[in-house]
Amino acid sequence: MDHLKLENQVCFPIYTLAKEMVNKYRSLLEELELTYPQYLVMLVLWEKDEQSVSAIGEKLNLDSGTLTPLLKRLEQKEIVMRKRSQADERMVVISLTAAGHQLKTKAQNVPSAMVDAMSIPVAELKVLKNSIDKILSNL
Amino acid sequence: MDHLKLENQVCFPIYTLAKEMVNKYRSLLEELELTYPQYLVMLVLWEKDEQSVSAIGEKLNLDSGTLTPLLKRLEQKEIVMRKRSQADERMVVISLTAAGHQLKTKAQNVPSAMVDAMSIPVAELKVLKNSIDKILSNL
DNA sequence: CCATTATATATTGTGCGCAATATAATTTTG
DNA sequence: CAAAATTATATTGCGCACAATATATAATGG
Repeated sequence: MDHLKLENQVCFPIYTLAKEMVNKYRSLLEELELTYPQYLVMLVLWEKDEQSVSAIGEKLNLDSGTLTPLLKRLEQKEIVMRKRSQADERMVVISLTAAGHQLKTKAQNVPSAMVDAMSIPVAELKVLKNSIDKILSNL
Repeated sequence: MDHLKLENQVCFPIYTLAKEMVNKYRSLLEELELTYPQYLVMLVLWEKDEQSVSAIGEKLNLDSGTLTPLLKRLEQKEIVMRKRSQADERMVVISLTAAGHQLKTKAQNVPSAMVDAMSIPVAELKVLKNSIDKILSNL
């Protein structure tokens, strides 16, 4: 078997799926005026308000080079605020505005819409997630 | 269950895995001086030389906005050539240079190195690929 | 045959994603 | 306590990825 054939690649479908997912999210998140990475940041903040850039970055595996400009865009949309921590002036604490909190209501149906779009049995989805988590812990 | 919790997201692990894979490829492809998307284009050309931009794009699900500058970078590395088709002046035919052909030899061990890095049984990998293909056909 | 439509690639603009580096604040150490 | 090391964020630069648009060529239809 030719391991350099595209159809024999394992990573290509994963790469493609990730892109297609983000594309699907583009339409689902259009109403919220959020990109997928921005949506992920909002998920983190909806779970726990007031987190440092690095805390958000650890949860999403994103560095300041990605987050700083992204957070500034969320600030411009007036759904988050950025403020230097009093206790440690190096840190910037990100918090939700009222509009940022309210956006969560509008986001409620996004996850189910996405699972619907994938139209794959929940059981199979769990197996999939398991394998992915395993690979992730190895990489 | 709170569907907006990060840990309950299905797509986040896929998004993360795709990124980690590309990161892993970065080190594997360092010697070849290729990025992962560039490597994918080379896979397509190694399978069949002389293809139009759109033919490559269809196989990789990439449009000219992505491919045109990428192919120009491969041209600058002198591993591919870009030439307008005689038969149809709208098309640009991409072909491998001698160096581009030779690069295939150096790439031989990349796929196995990647599978090794993921360290997951081949059987499980096949199940994974199956599920992903199913989701992709739905999306 | 010429106007219309379709097709192929290129260009522009925006937003990641990450490496490398810079800057500033804090902590550690001698 | 002051110098050195660490930490947190910001900046710069590059390469995708994709929407929207532009441009040039080809195909089609009256």
